[in-house]
Formats: sequence, structure tokens, C-alpha cells
Amino acid sequence: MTKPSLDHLLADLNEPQRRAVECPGGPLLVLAGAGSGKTRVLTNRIAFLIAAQGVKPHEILAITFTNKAANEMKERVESLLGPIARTMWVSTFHAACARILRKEAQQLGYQRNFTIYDAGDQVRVVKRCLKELGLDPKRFPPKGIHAVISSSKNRLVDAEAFSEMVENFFDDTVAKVYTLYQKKLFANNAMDFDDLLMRTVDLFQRFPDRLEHYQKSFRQILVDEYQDTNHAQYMLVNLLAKQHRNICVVGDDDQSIYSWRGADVRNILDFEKDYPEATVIKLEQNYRSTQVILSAANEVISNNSDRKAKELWTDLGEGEPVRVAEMDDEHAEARFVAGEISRLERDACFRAAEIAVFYRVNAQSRVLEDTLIRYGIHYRVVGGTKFYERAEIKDALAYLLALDNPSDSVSFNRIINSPKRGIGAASVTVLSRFADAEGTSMLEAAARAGDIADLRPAAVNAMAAFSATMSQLAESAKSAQVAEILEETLVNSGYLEALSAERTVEAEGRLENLQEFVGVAEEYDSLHPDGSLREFLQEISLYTDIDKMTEVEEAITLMTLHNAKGLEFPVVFIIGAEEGIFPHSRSMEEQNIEEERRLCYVGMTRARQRLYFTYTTTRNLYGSRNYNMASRFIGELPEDLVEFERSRTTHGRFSGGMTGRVRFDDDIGEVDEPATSDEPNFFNVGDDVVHATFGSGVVIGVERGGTVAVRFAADGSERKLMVDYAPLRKA
DNA sequence: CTAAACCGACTTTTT
DNA sequence: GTCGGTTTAG
Repeated sequence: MTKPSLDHLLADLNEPQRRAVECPGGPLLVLAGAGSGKTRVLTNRIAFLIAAQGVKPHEILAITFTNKAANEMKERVESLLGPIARTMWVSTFHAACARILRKEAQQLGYQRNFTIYDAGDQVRVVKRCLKELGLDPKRFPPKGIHAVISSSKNRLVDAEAFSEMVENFFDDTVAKVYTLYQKKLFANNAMDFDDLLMRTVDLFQRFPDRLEHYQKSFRQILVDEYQDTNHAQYMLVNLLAKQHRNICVVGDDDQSIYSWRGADVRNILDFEKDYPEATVIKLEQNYRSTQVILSAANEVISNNSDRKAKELWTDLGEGEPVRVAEMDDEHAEARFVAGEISRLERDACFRAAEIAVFYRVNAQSRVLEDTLIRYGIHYRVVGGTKFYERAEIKDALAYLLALDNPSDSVSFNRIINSPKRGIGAASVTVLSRFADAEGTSMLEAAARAGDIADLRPAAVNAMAAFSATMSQLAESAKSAQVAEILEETLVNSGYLEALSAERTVEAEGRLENLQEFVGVAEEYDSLHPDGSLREFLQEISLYTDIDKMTEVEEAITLMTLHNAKGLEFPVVFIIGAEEGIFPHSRSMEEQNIEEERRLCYVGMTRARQRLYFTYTTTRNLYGSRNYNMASRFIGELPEDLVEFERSRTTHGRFSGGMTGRVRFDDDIGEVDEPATSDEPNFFNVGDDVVHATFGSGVVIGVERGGTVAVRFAADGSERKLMVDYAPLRKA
């Protein structure tokens, strides 16, 4: 790869973009509106610094919020500069901190193989703390306590500082839990997500030479999505930038939607106060959406106070009006969306992959999914229950973590009786007490189960067997590749066998997930032939599903508005635009309307060509019926840019007989509704059916979501099957 | 110790 | 409506 010419790096940039790329150094604030080409500015700027300013790649620290964004940036810079770009630090805050902390672990008394606990693990530890302190989890909900601890860490308030500023009884209790919680993490040689940030700042403050070392080495620092940084992250970058003051932050205050996670818009709003000599550049030309969409979004967001004035514009042309549809209920809404999608694919030649539906809460996706299945529209859901949060994946992961870090008691507790080994809560408590008394890990204690007087013989045997399995696995883990270790673990632990023995549809799915996990490990092995289990775990622990979201199959995309940030689609539906849903009732209580409005702005500005809003007059959510008004955000749309329509429903018509084939054939979606009665994939209770594998049977139940329950003649087993996927037909 | 029954929570979640 | 956690019965 030859050096790119500077012209190449500056070509096709507009004036402000070019100024941002060329800015030689010093503090730089780029206010980048949605779709204004900020990623391009960021990558070209990095390349420019290296090619024209003589900055070495390893002197660059570029921070993004997702691994996906980091990888994309790395790739793009690499395509500009070639492999030397690989020595750059391009990563998330958490990954950068983990890297630093692994190197400096001894300074803080940690071992470098510390485990990183995710949110679920964290709550589990809090629960244990509550138990040990004899506190009632009803009065002190673990999740709530954890939230306080987490937000304290994000504000760099450690357990000690927290204890000193206690103001009431509740906080006093939290302080005790917080202190014990930290003690436990340390004993487990573990850190939680928030620790990664807080402890790195702590490291820098306690060991100035360490700070100086990193300050010196990072000559240029760039931070993306700066509006979403929390206090700890703010401190981190500002500490690191102190020496060279070459700090470039990019963001958009109008897209700050994570304040509830500790993000502080002040960080970006006050940048010019922090750095009075800062260069400020606004990117307002949008290369994504039609002018109608932008004008509508501008109008909505202008209802917010306390923002940096910004007005997006485009030369892509006016475009279609924003369409707003009122529907009777969530089913009609779903049918409207499905009908429009069919129409767009047929008449306007949009591909499924170009269409997305956004909603405020995950629970809204279910009805939509049911309907899409019935319409035969392929979809994929981003977010929701995440792959790495599924029980079986966490179990498998816990085995690997325990092999790598024997001190990790959270992982130990997870796997000691999974699969069932007859080691119940009582035995584990005894074991835990023994481990504490002896000052050893629980795994070590299990190996010495025979020495523990209070254990039942059966439990002793089970623990000895478990311990033997673990040491055998640890032994072979020394030389094997990750995928082999994983497979061996699943087999030798008996996990796979227990799952297979269940013979249920659920277990089937879990086995598939585990297979996929093995696939992930195989991919890692082939990508990193010299990798280790530890490095694999490191990568996995900071990984989320969104990272691997690629536009592969032809399917529409379903996700929450939060997950939509940073993405774009030619066609966007925002559903459930109702007071109480969006804006969400919780945010209204907390007076966070402005953040909801920013969320709306984010959603709208994802759309390239077509934008839809839908709302319903009545909605069933969480099992009860609600009557909502249209969202205030609908009212904030400029009338002349909107095309409004209402479902032409005759109210009160229901097709009777709840046999699982309830249909309302009375609204706009009607034209595209597939026929039900002669559908090949439609079954009623009592139908005789034949399955390719299981043989003949009878339908004993019809459920929502295109699922039928079938009892099979061969073995009398009852299975739930997806009619659209299962090889099932009427006899 | 395990399985069934029961109870209540439930916004969003880049790491 | 569903999940996860806790209680209770076997």
C-alpha cells in the first residue's frame, strides 16, 4: 500500500469537513449532525494526521462506543494507510481500559487474568452481599442497589467516598453493600464494567508515572459520540490529553440518549469551557435524508432548550411527505406496517434489507413479529435477549472463565450444579463457608471436599468428581485451541448430555445456541492461530450482538430506537407513537421529555427516503389495555410535511371463536393480508398432521406466533413447532 | 434435592 | 403475556 496522497484524503469533502480533517492539532470540537459524514471525517482525519503530520499510528488513541464502530474505523483507516494502521489504539473505552489494566494490574493488586463481570454477574454479586449482610432483598432490591453502585462508579465515587457522603438510611445500607461488593470482586480477581473505567482513572491518579507514560504515548486522542460520555470517561480522556492537548471530540448533543446510563451532555456542551482555545466546527450538511425528513426532524428537536443550535440541510431534494397513521390497536398497527412493507417492496422496489421498524420498548416487537410471520415477511430482531445473556451460553462461558480464573466464584456458583449434580444450595453454602475460612477459592475448596465435615457423602463425591473434571479440563486447556476446549468442556461436564436428555423444543434451541457458540470459538481460532483462551474470553466479555450485525439475508430489521443510533435505512417506521409509550411514562415522571425527544430525533434521522409514524388509540401492553393519546411528537411535526391517515375500521367488529385464527379484516392492511383458510401452513386443533422426522400426530393446540402443539403417535411426545419452519403438513 | 406452583415486575442498555 | 425468582410440596 502506497502512501495516500493528501488530495485523496481531502477529496469530496465539504468545507467544514475538510477543515476538521486538516486541523493540525489542539483541542477540536466537531459538532456533527446526523448523517453529516462524521465517520468519514474521523477516519480521514486519522489518516491525515499520520500521512501529513508525521504522527505515528501507535501515538493515536481513537475511542468509539461500540466494538463494531471500532472495527469499522480500523478497517477504513487500514484501507487508506495499509497494515501500519494496525498499531493504532482504536477501541471502546472499556476495551482500552481493560488493555491498560491488564498491563498495570499488579499496581492495583490484581492479577492480569482478572475476569470482567457483566450486568447479570454484577447483580448476582449484589445478591450474595445482601444475603451475607442479612438484608431483605424486598426492601433492598438488588437491581436498584446495583444501579446506585454503578452510577456511583460512573461518577468516580468509590465505596469509601460513598460511605462518607451517606445522607439517609437507604444510602447507608447501600454503602455497606458497595463496600462488601468491591471486596468480593477483588477476592474473585474480577472487575465489573464500571470498574474498568473507574480503576483506570484511579490508577492514573495514584501512579502519576503511569499517567505520564500514557500521556506521552498518546499524542493524538479522538473520541467519537462524545455526547454520550459519562464522568469517568470524561476524566479519562481529559487526563490523557492534558499533556499534548491534542484532543478531538466528535458528537451531537441532539443525539444524547443515554443520560440514564450516566452519560452527561455537559461534557460536550462545556468543551469550549474546558478548552478555551478550541476550534469548533459544525457539520450541518446531511448526506442521508430527504429535506422533508430533515425539516420535520429539525422542527421536532427545536422544542428542546439547552442545545447547540444546529440546522440540518441537504441537497438530496424534497422527497415524500412523512406519513402518520392512526390505528385502532397494536394488531391493526402491525397489519398496517406489514401491508405497507409488502406494498413498498412490490410498488416502490425497496428491498427488505432497506426497511426498518423502530419501537420504544422491546415488548412491542411480539405482536409485530406474529403479524410479519403471517404475512410471510422475513425479519430479524436486533437486541432483546442477547446471545451472550442466554442461560446456556452464560453457563458455557462460566466454565471457561472458571478454567481461566479459578478465583472467580460467580462462575463457580453458576456451574457447580449445572448440569444437576445433586449439589444444592445447602451444600454450596457449606463449601463457601469452608473456602472463606481457609482463604481459598471455591474450586480449591471443592477439591478438598473430603475435608469438609458438614457435607453429605453424596455431595462430597459429586464435588470431588466435579473438581476432577475441572482439573482435567484445565490441563488440556493448556495446549488445545479454544473451540476444542469448549467442546471438551461441554462434553466432559455432562452439560451437553443433560441438555440432550431433555428432549424438548427449548433444549433443542439451547443446543443450537451452544453449537453457534462453538462456531464463534472456531472463528476465533482461525482468526487468531496463536490466540489463547484468555484472549478469547477477553474479547467475548466486551462483545455484544450488535457488533456482528451485518446486512446479510433479505429481511427487514426490528429494533428499539436506542439500538437504531448510528444506523440508516431507506425506509423507517416508528411505531407506538403514543403518550405513555413514546414518550415513555417513566421518562415523563422523571421529567426527561427532552431526552425522549432526542430519541425521536435520532429515530427520524435514520430514514433516508420514507418515514412513517404509527400510533394506536388503544393498546394491550403487559397484559392490560391502555387508551393513549397520540404522542406529543406527532403534534410537533410540521403539518405541511405530513400525510395523515386513519384506519377505516368499523369499530367493534370481532371475528368470533378464539381458535387461534382470529382475524380483523377491516383496515388498510387488508389488501395485502394473506388468505388464512387456504394457507398451507395453517392448522386447527384436531388436524391430523405428518412431520418429516417425528411422523404422524395430531394438533393439540394452536398458539400465537405461528406455533402449534402436536402430539406424535410414535412416542406420544408433545412438541411445539413453528408452522413456518417445521417440516409439517396436514395428513 | 427437585419440580410445580405462585408471585410480581416490567424502559431504554454502546460496555 | 412472559420471565425469573421464590415458596411450597413431594
